[in-house]
Amino acid sequence: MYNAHAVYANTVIFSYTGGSVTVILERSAERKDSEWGLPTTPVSSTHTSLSALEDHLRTFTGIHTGEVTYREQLYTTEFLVNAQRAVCISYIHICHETAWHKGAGHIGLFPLGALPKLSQLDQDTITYATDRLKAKAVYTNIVALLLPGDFSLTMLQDAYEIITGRTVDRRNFRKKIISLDLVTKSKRHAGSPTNTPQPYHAKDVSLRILDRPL
Amino acid sequence: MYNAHAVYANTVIFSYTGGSVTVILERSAERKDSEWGLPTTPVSSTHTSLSALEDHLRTFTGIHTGEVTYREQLYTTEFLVNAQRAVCISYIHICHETAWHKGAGHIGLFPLGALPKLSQLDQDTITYATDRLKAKAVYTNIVALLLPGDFSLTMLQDAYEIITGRTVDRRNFRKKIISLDLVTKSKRHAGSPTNTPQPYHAKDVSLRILDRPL
DNA sequence: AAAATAGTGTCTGTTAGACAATATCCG
DNA sequence: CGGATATTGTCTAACAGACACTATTTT
Repeated sequence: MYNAHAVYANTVIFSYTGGSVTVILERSAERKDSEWGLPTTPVSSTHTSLSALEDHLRTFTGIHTGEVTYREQLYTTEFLVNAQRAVCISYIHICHETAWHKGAGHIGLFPLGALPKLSQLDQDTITYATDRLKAKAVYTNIVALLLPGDFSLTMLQDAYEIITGRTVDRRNFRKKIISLDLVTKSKRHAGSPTNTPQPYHAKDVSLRILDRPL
Repeated sequence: MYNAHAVYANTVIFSYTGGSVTVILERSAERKDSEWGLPTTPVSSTHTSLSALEDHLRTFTGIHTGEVTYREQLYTTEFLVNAQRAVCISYIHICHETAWHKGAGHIGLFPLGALPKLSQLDQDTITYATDRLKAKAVYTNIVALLLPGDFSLTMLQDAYEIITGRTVDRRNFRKKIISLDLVTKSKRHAGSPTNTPQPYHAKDVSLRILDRPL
């Protein structure tokens, strides 16, 4: 076939762990220019890029679909691999922080500010994904989707500030979050002291466009 | 090659003509389910999707790159054609209104509200592209990129209202356009009457994210 | 003279953003 | 009692949005 291309899929998986926005990377022996890289899979003719990626994430990285709170297609790049034309369809995944990162040694969890050496392509993909995340942090509820099920408003604000690079006033931030109806109070654990943060959970299960920006 | 796919590129070309937002479509004998469709080209192994698309637009639709004021990748879809896996990389183009639409009979210019029967895929692509355009109309200068070189603020507002579906107050709209520094006064034609609209042109040549939404 | 088009300013309600003090718990 | 954490309200400036009239030209 005169215009045959190899097809790959990869993804930038964001989560929020230990006070940082993190990306999941895979260690791969095949890579020559870098030890780590984005989770990537070839897309065979019997799969779509999404199903191939889901399979890969499940078996290789141990992420179940249920932990994914948001996903979108990012960009498709074209390049040469062994003098053969290829395309790579890239995605973003947003995950709750969960247990998967305690998994095998071939995956790693890296804060955005401390990424290892990566191929130029992976680097660009992460930069682009981060820009999108940053933009969406302002006019959607995406930050709430990144945090674990229960979180304090302070955590939410920290994540927001890290992602957007701005710092905002505590009171104004809380006022806005409440007025936009982004969160619901969770039950405090019985007998927990008053100066323990009030836990909240995201009101929405999926992405929501806000009436006004954060 | 076990994961070989055919690759195509297509695009939704927006312009603003005769008071409507329009899309350029091609007439094609190959299509079975519809007479018209988005400009589409196969991507051979010697081209990228973009260069293939540029070639196609130049030779088939008569659009020079200089008339394109904005372009972005939209989405990549995967589907079957003759039991063969294929992917299609879709783009948006934003063009000034120009002379190309007076061209050959195999292309047509259709207002968004009066599209002909299309394949489901093309229909979905246009819907998605329109949503993007609508969103960008509010927080970027994209509407100004759609209009011809010189335009009146009334034209700008008309285009904005058609794209977003809102209607806004004339004075408030003008105030905002001026305060956001989106336009510059063009010279009036000598001897044109006073109740002729003051012509403006877009201050920016390319997409700009606005400080605040329109 | 009537109709069409272009252009312009004020006022009010709401939101954004700056700002400081108090209560509880733990050691 | 001192230190750390969590929570809460007011005031001001800026922006969003509602609103009506005048000048010019054409028929």
